[in-house]
Amino acid sequence: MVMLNAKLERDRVHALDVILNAAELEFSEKGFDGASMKALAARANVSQSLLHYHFNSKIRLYEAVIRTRSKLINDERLERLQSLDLNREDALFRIIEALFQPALGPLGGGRAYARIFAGLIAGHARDQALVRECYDPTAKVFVEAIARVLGDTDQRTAAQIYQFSLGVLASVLSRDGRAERLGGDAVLPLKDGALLQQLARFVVGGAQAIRDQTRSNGGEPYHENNP
Amino acid sequence: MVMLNAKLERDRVHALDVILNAAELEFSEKGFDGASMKALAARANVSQSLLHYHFNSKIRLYEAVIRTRSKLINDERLERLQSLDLNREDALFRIIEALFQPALGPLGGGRAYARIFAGLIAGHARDQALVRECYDPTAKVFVEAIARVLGDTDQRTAAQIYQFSLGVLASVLSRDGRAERLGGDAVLPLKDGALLQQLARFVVGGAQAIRDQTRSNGGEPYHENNP
DNA sequence: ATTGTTTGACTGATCGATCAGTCAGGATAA
DNA sequence: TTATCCTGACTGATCGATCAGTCAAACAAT
Repeated sequence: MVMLNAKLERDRVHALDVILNAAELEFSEKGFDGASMKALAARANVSQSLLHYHFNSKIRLYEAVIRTRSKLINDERLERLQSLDLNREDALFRIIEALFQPALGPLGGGRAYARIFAGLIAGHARDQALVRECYDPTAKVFVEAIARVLGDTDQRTAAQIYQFSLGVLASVLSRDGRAERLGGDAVLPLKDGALLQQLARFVVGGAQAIRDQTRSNGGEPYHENNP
Repeated sequence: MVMLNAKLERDRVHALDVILNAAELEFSEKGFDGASMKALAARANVSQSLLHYHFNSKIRLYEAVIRTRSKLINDERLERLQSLDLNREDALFRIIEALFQPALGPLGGGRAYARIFAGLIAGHARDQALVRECYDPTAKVFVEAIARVLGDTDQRTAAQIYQFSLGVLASVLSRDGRAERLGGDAVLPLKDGALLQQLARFVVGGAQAIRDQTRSNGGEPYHENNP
């Protein structure tokens, strides 16, 4: 009975996974409105009706895709963050690594989820509630960690640094070879590992620059004078 | 005769502008696929047929919106860049200001174009040719300027810094109050001027961090060792 | 000045295609 | 049987696009 339920459950989950994976690909290439239920079904090799049977509506399927992938990513983010020693000198670098690595690695779903993620950055009304649900809790933990390791930095500044960081991540996740195109003739793309280092270095440098400016202004950070 | 032609021309241009402005709003809120020709027409207070009369197809109207706005932004970017003294110590900061200010200011079309711009970052296939046409030429000029002021930095690294910078910009352009939400209770949003300073500071700090790392590795920049 | 002609901006009606979603019922396993 | 998974056939709504035709202004001929 336990075995049988387990097998049943495994099959069911597998069928759902086929749909979710196909939907992730299709949504990433066409966007929510551009992807049709017919195309979604064809990509998963199931009938269109089955999508409605399992997910009730197109928007619910879309939400399921994002919930599933974001949970994988954010769970690993939190796990990596918790295993860090925030007192180390390179703590901020490690935090950014913990934030970026799960999205860049296999858990991030490769190019498939990347475009969806970048689309969420655009902040359309349809996605706002979903972002609040799936990303805000983890985001708050990271904002607090950033605020801690930056010393006397307030939450607002840390939140801004976090927002900037996600923008940098998005610019790379959905890369279409633009950096290589702009870089001149025949530049080779970076390996993913090297790219992560480059990304984290950039964010840490930026964060420290903001922190330093904040400090030198004595707690009233944001005047309009030039540096 | 000259007067009559002038008036006629002015009216025609005005009609097109009404459509373009309405389309910019609708596309920014709903995306390309989410915006219907019917809704576009209703927003411009013209018939749906008129959109096809002037622009032939939905995609051509979309392209016209992006061409129009991107030209305004990029022309001012280049103008600001050309008026800079790249030998000043804060040249990089000024370059980033020249890159960001036109997109943040009134020429940027406010929130309307911002979402469209952020959507372009997502890099869907539909937009790639358009981005190449409308943004790549200006981008190359800025990449070269960045490479110059960073000293011995190669084009590839400069292109990467440029790409990161655009990501940071996009994360802020389409802001929906997320930074304020994550920052804790009742944080006030920054004034636009202060936001620009914060943005530029972040990017400059990140760029210098990458440049310094590149230098210390002696021209073979991208190993996978941690700093 | 008063005609007739031409042009360009614009619209309502309507097209076939495609959309998301529904439903009755077949298939399969317990 | 009963419950769950799954499909084909179908619907009304909406999609982008096309078309014939209206209307006012510009032009040309008288």
